[in-house]
Amino acid sequence: MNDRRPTLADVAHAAGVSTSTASVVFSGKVNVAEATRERVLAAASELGYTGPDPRAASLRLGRSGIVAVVLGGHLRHAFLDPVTTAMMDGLTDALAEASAGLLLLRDDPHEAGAHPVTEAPVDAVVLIGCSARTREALEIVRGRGLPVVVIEGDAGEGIPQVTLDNREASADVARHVFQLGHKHVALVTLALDADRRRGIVTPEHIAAATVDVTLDRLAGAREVFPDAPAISAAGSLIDEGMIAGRALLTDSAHRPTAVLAQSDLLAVGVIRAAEELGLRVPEDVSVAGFDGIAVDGLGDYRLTTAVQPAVRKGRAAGEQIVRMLDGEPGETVHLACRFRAGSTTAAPPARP
Amino acid sequence: MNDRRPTLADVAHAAGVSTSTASVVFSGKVNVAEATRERVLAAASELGYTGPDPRAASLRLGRSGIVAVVLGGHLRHAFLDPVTTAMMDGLTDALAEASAGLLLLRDDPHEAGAHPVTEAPVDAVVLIGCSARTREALEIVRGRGLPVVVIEGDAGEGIPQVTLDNREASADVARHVFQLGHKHVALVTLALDADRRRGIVTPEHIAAATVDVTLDRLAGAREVFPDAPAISAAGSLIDEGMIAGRALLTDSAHRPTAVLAQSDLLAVGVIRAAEELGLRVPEDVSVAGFDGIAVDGLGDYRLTTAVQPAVRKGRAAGEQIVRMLDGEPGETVHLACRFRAGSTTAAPPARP
DNA sequence: TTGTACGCGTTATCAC
DNA sequence: GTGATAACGCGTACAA
Repeated sequence: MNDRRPTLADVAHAAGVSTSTASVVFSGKVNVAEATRERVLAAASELGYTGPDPRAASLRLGRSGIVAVVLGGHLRHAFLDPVTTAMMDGLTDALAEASAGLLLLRDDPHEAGAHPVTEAPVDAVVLIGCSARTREALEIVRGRGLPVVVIEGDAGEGIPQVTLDNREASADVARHVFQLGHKHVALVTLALDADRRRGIVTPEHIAAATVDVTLDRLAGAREVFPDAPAISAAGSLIDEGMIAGRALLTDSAHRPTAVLAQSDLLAVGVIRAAEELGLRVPEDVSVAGFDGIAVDGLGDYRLTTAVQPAVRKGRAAGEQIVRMLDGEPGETVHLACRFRAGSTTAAPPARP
Repeated sequence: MNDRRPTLADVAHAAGVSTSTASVVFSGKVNVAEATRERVLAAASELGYTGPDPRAASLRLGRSGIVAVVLGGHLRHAFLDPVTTAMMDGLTDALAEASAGLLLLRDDPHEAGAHPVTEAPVDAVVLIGCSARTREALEIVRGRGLPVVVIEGDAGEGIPQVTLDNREASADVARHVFQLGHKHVALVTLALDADRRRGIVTPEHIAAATVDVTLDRLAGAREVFPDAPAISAAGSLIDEGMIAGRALLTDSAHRPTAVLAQSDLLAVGVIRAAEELGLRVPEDVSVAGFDGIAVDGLGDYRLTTAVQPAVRKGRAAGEQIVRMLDGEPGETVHLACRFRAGSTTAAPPARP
């Protein structure tokens, strides 16, 4: 008894038909006489043949039914971010229509060797964010001639992207706070680069930064508050927001009257830090976020924020991928955030 | 100019070498004269050849470098669950050593057509949970002869599994509450089946239930409190816990003195519901959870719970996959939870 | 060190 | 409705 798995040819042989006929029985694309069909199926189950080998099929067909998603950094990081998961959700929805699976690839800047996207049998690629390493992935993918969509990253020259009006939306939030009368405002930014270091953001840091989202939101806020100090967090986490919040709010002499955080999770952390220090939000300090996600544990607050269409972002990317797989050209999609005033911002406290 | 992508043969031809030589240049498995090497590489970049086609390579090599993870239900659901994300994290860590990518497949019970795992070019499969549909996936995977590991599901006959002592751990929690003096206890369960319906759990529901985790934790609690009423939630969410909590705690005449929830998120929801009703935790009502995750927004509470090794669960599964890909037999791994007493349980209030 | 020849398992095309 | 044939693009004994 042979130990290797049965192939279509084995089945065809056992059923006394040609391999092409057997193939057609499984693909169902051409009519087959009912009798032959059953003979083939019987032979298949006899031999334990469970259908065409996807590897061979994908070589023959030129497609594997798999779309890669390249995420920066550790997957844990990515999945802890509600915006990312919402986006993935929209993406899978859109791709489900092409019945494509989603291959998760991490984009570790500290990893040696070939980029994983080089060796993955995928039909298309979605790049999220755009670190230097992501740009490298983009080159590889383009070289392979695969359809690609970049979500929130500067891809350049004719590559379909899904963009968000980060700068404008961030400016909207800042303007709201400005109109409430705040002069003394501090910013909490997302990571500036793949190293994700915490600390005060200097012009040098900005020059060396690689994360466009962070830079755009920062630029938007500084349209309104050009001199606002900024402190960067290591990631979009409540804990990171608390660390930044403590750093900003502890010293009562230099305490800002408002803090603009680049994500809702960071904003919640800042609020926690404020509460910890006995400050009331928004009476003593106003806090605004970005994203418009539903944050667990926010209590009665309703965050002032820019609501971004996270699910639609993923869905839009998926739709472009599907289009390109159908041979049509991909298009860049611009999505807009919507400002939402909440209960965490108010006029600054009267100072003596 | 030909429009189709260049192949290894084209490169070899342009470089004036045989395809095997060219192949070896890219795989690097055999020594090649430096001069030839450079000629081949030059020809490759000339033609825009970016390396072997992964589809062809995977057919030839018999492996694709992809491991499938089959998740029940919607991905959004899965990634909202901190236990799942932690597990995925451990899984990716373990699989990174085999430099395998992770293919996300959803296991939609309401979806028609062939199970996605039938057509995916993967080397191994990880099944999470075990609905009826998952069992179907298991059959397919076994038929294809792929290595498979089942996480927290009843796989039966010689299939490597990663299991948790759900029943014992649940009983531990219940025992703790029992020893505090509680007699009147209610349970909040996870979903019983793929339909995820909310409501009072009847013996009929239990008989028709398909989610082993839910049943095991339920059974554990009822070892200690055989008559405890149970109410099922539609998922492991704070909101679901609130809904269940309101249902259990609103009627002061039949209010339990303790609520055992099958997940920490549910427990937090129950606590929220209690606070909403003006009840103090643990003075008026004790609440315990399951999982031992860090819940955002829990405030000063420290949840009484069973801490499960979520990351290790994923890591263990990944390690077994790696073993099996190396040709060794996979083994079942049993993991244990650790009881953790917190500040959300105390002796029941004295009743008049 | 390099080249020849074959097979991996399938499917599309065309005849019959 | 069915069958012969030719790719799909690559890796690897084996021979030179």
